[in-house]
Amino acid sequence: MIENAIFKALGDPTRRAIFEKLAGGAMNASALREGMAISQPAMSQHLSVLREARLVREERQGRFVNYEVDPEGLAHIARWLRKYRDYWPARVAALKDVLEDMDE
Amino acid sequence: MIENAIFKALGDPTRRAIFEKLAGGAMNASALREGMAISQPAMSQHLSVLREARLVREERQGRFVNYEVDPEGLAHIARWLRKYRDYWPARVAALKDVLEDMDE
DNA sequence: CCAATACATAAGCATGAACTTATGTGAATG
DNA sequence: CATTCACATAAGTTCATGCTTATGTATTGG
Repeated sequence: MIENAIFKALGDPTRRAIFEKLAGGAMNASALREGMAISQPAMSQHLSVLREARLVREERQGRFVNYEVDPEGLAHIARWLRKYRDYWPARVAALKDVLEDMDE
Repeated sequence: MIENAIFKALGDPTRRAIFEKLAGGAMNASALREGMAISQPAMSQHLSVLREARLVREERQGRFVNYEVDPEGLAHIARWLRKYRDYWPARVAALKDVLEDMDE
């Protein structure tokens, strides 16, 4: 049940901050730490949680590990959200039709 | 930071099941328990968490309390998701334009 | 009113999650 | 090829979370 991993991962404000930072552009773990008052192991653990939720993916580049947003996690949230489109407020109702076209 | 409450609330599978059940139609806490192997206090506590996340809202009706999906929580998720639309997979890309029309 | 019903709250306990310090691993650099 | 650098993993601690049993509160029917 990937939704569990996804929502749990996003339930932590530090991890959401990390994710948001990565959404601004891929970077390695050290760069992510800059200005974030977080220890190196803590960052590594957070990235591990985000990776298992498929919100983030890694790519080793020499002795750096580059992290970037993984669309898979976001797609899962979109699919979960779609299930409850009947309850979306009117302002967002226009989304309905488009969401219905989403295959898979 | 309501996102914290929302994602934490959805990080529990029992609460997602409760939410899904309510999405099928409003009902009271006793009706929600049916077929769910969950104690009455546990249900009450879960509903409290969902309510504080604005995923669910209540309305007292006599000695029953009717629960229903609160669109506010879902709207928050949609707004959060919109921030990362650049990373959505191509299949969902059509959503972009519509989401951009979402005011607020 | 008084008992029963529907639900909320309190308190305690067991597990999990997020941090810490310490150490391991894999790659480049001198 | 040994040291340094970037990161991961291990182990321990503290606090949060989800459950339990027990009790409180609001509403209604007899």
